[in-house]
Amino acid sequence: MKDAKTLWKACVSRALEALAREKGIPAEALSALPPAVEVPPKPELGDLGFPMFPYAKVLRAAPAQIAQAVAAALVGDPEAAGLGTVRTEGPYLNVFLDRPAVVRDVLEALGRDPDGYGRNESLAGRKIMVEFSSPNTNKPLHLGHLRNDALGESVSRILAANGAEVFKIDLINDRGVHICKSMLAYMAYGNGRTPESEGVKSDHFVGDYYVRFNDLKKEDPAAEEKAQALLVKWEAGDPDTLALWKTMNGWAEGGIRQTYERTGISFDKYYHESRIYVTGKDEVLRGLESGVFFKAEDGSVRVDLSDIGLETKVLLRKDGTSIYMTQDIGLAIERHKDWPFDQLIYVVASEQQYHFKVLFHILAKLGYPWAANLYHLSYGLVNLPEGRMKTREGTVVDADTLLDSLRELAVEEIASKGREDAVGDISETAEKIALGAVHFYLLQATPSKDMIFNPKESLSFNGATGPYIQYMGARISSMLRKHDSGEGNARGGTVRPELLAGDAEWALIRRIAEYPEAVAQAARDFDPSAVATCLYDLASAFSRFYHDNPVLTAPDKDTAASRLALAAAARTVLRNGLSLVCIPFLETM
RNA sequence: GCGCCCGUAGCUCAGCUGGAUAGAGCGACGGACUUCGAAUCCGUAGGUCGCAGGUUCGAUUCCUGUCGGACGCACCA
Repeated sequence: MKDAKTLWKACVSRALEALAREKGIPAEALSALPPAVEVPPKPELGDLGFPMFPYAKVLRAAPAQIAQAVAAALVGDPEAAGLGTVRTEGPYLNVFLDRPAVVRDVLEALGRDPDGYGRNESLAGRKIMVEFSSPNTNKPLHLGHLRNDALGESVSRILAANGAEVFKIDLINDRGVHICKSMLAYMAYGNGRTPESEGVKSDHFVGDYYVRFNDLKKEDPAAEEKAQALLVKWEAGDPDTLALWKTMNGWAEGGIRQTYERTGISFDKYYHESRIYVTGKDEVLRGLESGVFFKAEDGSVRVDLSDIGLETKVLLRKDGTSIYMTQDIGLAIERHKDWPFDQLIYVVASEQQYHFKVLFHILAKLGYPWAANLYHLSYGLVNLPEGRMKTREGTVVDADTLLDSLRELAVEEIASKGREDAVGDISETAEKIALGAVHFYLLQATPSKDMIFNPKESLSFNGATGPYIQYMGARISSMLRKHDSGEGNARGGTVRPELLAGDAEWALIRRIAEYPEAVAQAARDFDPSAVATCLYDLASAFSRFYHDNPVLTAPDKDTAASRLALAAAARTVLRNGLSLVCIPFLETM
């Protein structure tokens, strides 16, 4: 389709130039106006459309007249004649592609390299590091993390599908007052209990104590100060404090990693804040020497940000300790040494835009050439219909709990359809459906925008959902299984593209043909929704197609074989695409 | 106050670099299973694209202003 698009563009361009020459107008006048290709609003208007408005002034003619003249020229163009037919629609020049030819090309491309369909090499040789998730170790993952994780993992896979070499990293925030609060509450109420003794997932166990810190505050007004004091003890290396910290962090991180495994995300390297929080200090001191930073009257080291319209920013406290920004400066430099990336993408919520703006600017000021290739993939908050999730009010949607309830619903769904025997491992299948539901829900939206998560609605598996797409994949798989076991009429038939030229088939073929472009666009915009939307449209087109076109039961062998080939092609694209948006493909459900 | 993002059908969201009567899903209403699994399909109703200007042959899309909302503007992460 892409090829047809560019070919037609060239044909139209030639015809326009010829028209200009005829009128004695220099062809150069058109060079600033390359033909714009678009998709007509209705399929019966054609497959490609070229608006002729822009040429009215230069060619001194009405757009509709130009369209007619160009159409006439194209009829006589032998190259264009082989690509389809043209028709004018007022000021538009519309193209009807040669359907069998496109069908043949698409099926051939898929047959040649099924797994590679949709991949490209545009980012070949490029090393891209992606940081995402970056959890705190005082509580389990919640819905917001799921959006972050899904985005990070999906973008990583999409970039890899465009040829990039991707390195995924996770920064575990295992240090700070937040973890000290959990520790303090545990010291007060723990009594030696463990996740094992209580039968609670270990990160939830730690999170429960973080919540209980609120109780502690009521009992002990000095609780906040005690948490600060505990942090000081931690930094001083107090053995008892370190031991408890280690134990509780182990629980928290262990539980969090279980959730990663469950949701299918992974990392090439974990960084721990506790081990690197002092880095960056040397870098800042060096910047002070070279005059990039300055020492304020109170003794703190600061950076002047007036060149980007901001105030000054402290980088080292007057006591010489480092802050968040200092760490991130050091960390970026260290990471580039660890794995010399061409680009580093930080998947972090939009709340931190200021932070990254400043960080990138500082690194540029320090003279790191790669600073220009740092990118903050900023995503919006996930809110509830009632508003923002609040830990204090207990409205936070916990990731594990959400997945559990979705899985439970999927189990019920399987039972209500009497498919327990057909799906094999019910629990495993239900878990994959739950994942499909969550990931599609989170990735179909534009990353930068805040989104509302309606628990009730999101529990539906109907309509534009992950399970809908999975279902179409399962239905096609079912057909292919039947065919393999000898059922149906496709055996011995020949695949003939001209038998797939109907409107329903054509709509499906177009979606299949568009998929590679969606993968490319998703990489350009760091936006998986391009892929998610394409897959939904594809599944939907397949659903319409097979609803009124019998595949295996088509009376004629060749028709059955041809339709089956189309279905198999659709399945391949679904399989490839779903993996890019972290949705498990299901053979049966 | 300043910065940044967002305001499209009752709800949740699409709408690619400005282009042909603004699209989906959910919800509502009405249809389709002795036919490859109905987690499906088809139809109906529903929008002055927050508002006002501007640029353009043409603006949901670009610019300005304005109203409304979210998030930032720490020697917290």
